[in-house]
Amino acid sequence: MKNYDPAQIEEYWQKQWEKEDFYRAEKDESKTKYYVLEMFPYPSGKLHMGHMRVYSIGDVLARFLRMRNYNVIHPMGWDAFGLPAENAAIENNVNPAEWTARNIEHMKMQQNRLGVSYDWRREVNTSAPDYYRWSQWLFLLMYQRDLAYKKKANVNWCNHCATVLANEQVEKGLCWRCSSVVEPRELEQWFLKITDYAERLLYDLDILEDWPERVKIMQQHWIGRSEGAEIAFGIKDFPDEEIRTFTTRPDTLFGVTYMVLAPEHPLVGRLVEGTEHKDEVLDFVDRVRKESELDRTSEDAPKIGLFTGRHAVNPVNGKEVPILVGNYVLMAYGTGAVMGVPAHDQRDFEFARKYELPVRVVIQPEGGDLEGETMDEAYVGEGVMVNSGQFNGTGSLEGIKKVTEYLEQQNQGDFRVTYRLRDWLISRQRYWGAPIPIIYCDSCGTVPVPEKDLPVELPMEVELSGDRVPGLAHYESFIKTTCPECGENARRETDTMDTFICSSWYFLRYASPDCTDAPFNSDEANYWMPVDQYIGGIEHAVLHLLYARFFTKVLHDAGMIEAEEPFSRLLAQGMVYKDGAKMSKSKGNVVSPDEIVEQYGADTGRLFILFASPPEKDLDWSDQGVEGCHRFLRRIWRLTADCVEQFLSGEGTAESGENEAALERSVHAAIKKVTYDVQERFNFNTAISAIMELVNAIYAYRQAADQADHNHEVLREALEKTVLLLAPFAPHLAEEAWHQLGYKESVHKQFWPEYDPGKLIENEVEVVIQINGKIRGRITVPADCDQEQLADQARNDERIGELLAGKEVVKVITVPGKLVNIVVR
RNA sequence: GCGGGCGUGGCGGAACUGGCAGACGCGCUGGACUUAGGAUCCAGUGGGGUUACCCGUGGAGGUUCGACUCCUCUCGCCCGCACCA
Repeated sequence: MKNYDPAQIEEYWQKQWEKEDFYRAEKDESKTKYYVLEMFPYPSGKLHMGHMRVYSIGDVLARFLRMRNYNVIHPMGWDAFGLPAENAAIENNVNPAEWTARNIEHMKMQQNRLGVSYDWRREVNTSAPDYYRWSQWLFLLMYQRDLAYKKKANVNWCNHCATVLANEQVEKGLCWRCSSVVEPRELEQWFLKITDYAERLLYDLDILEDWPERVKIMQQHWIGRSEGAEIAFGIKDFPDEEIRTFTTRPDTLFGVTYMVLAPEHPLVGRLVEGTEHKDEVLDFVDRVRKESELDRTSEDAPKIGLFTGRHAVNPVNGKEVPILVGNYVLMAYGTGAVMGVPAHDQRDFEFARKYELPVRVVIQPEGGDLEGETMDEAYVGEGVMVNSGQFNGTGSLEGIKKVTEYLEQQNQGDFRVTYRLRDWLISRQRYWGAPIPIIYCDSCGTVPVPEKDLPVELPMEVELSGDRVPGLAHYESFIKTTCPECGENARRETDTMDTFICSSWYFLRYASPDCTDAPFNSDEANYWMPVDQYIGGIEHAVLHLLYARFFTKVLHDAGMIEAEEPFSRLLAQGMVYKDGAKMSKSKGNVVSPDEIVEQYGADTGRLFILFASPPEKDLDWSDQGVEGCHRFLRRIWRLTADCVEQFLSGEGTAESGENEAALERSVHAAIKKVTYDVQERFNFNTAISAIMELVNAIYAYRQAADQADHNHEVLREALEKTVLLLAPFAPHLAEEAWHQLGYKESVHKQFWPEYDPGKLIENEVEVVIQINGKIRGRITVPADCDQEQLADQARNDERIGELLAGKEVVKVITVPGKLVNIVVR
């Protein structure tokens, strides 16, 4: 056996595995299925360390579970639509499809070089017509189910990306991709009614026991459920109009001293008409509407309110209060109108003080004597209703119910639940995406493309001369079509779909990637789904993970899939850092998977990445740490080589003594620990350290005696178990070593070793003796020594006796096999 | 501000339901083998102290025979949301 040459053995075994179609997954009712999935990548060009990390984690699981006799599906594919392809197309004067295809080819090669065990027959590519045909089909399903609609709305526009964005894709007022300031724009766009599923998306989070708490909380917050009431205020001089407002505190209704409307509120124009405030207000409205979300919602943006000259009428007491227009009121939340209760809402309080609006206390805390004039902050807690007519004396919690019920009787309001979640804007004014399958006909209106005409294909001749790839509106040949209903000339929708649509169902397509009569075969999907373990970055906590849940629920409702949730367990892997910073070109601290594979081999890279940190935590890249892992693999390599030679020589003994028992103990302890760490805890770092300890124990055993005194049977057993335990982590080296040990069949087709509890039993154990909790000695006792004997032995210890002299023993605590604590005074 | 997480050697990180703090690896020190070694093997390695001693898991308290682990307060860092009525 030569020196460890990863380049050679890795390439050899990868070819071998491919030839034998090792990782092919087939439906098999006799086995328990297990779906391991890593978030599929955007084919940006090449893999980075984040990719290597997520694939390493997934592959360990997949290989481990196969050895545990699960029927494992482990697929991979490409989230291939998206803006970078268009930018690259202009830069390199190449069609986005071509650019994407080249990247996929390259990245796939890189993945294979990492030795990841994918079933490539299931590969999907969201930009392929036979995939996006079904993305379009699913859009039409949504349309049929009244979940897709077009509306004119004030939407988020990113000038730099030249497209609109969904709410989830705006971070702090900036575009999630390019960080440009997002502007409001009034456009007619397609939406998916995810809000119809708000309640279920929220409550079903409870089912997801194996999701990280922080992800669930982020989704919970994003969905933002509030219980309260919708209340109708009358308008003085406008008997046919009313202002509807949402509040979580109807118990404070008597404390309303003003109303504020969002600048976009449809009534604003009519209200100011004919008042002296008209010009000023409309001017203000205009100005605010042009502001970016960032400016408008930033913390230091001052709250501005302008009187409209009109008054609203409080439905419970007939009081007239001024109506204002305010920049801080959002049209998109609730009804776009807020009732101002300064005494019991901090924002209203500040606003009221600024504009010298009255503060009217209607909730008194127990024993409190709040007064509107002297308060310096709002009282938002519970209390008793005061100044509230017939409700005086009612507790505030009860008041919420009572007041709303009263309003219901008066036909002035009702109980209402409001969500922060807004509908999902899916139109994109870009070329490289799945065209929205809709046709506009002058006589028939909006007509969905019939299923038989799918896919609506992208024009392949792309114009690359400008500074960006033109959207579909640019291609006359694409737009011109005939109405499927009346046959007259008609126009196609020219927007494409948000790429998050394509990634909202890809995990279902893997079940039957070649299915031609549906997005997926329900039998296959019902066998494999849900994904048992999903692995990916935390950046998708709300975006992808919420959308995919939504799609799954819609498909469930359509009777296409049994699962109501797509991902049973979720692992949000940490980031890869180096020198305390995220790896980035600008910082010059990038280490590429390619370099590592070239210099040390894939096994070393995988091992390091798994060993350096538990998967969900951030990982600090260390070149020296990589060296260490490489050294460890070489150590195993040499050990295998030496032992194989030794076994062939035949020299050895059949005798088994204390050394052999100790080695066996190490073997079984390692099996136990590695199994537990991988299966129950997902702590691969400690699993690997357990394998290292085992290797150290084998070295120690070989060191302890002359070669002639080695028990070959025990030694071989130890080595073989080591190789089996290592197989998921360093698949190539393990495979090579397994064959060196004389086996013909792959190590990856072996069963995972079981440990024998009997082999873990020790005859004697070391027990710590404490006096008042401080360690004062150690004794070795028989493992089955009972507590009384243990205590006696501890007190009989010479050193302990000395220390106890003249002291009164108050109590003796014994923990079998661990310690004795003697409490003295 | 609200919500979540994290603070352990020179470094990455261990310590399962309270029971030997620092597993494993890196780095460092010494030794062996060597013409040589940045290869390999062996030993040592939390801090202080010449001894069978003391101190030590961000800090201060508490519960307990016993606390990295549980409780209270506090400091520092990271992430998410942020006028949501």
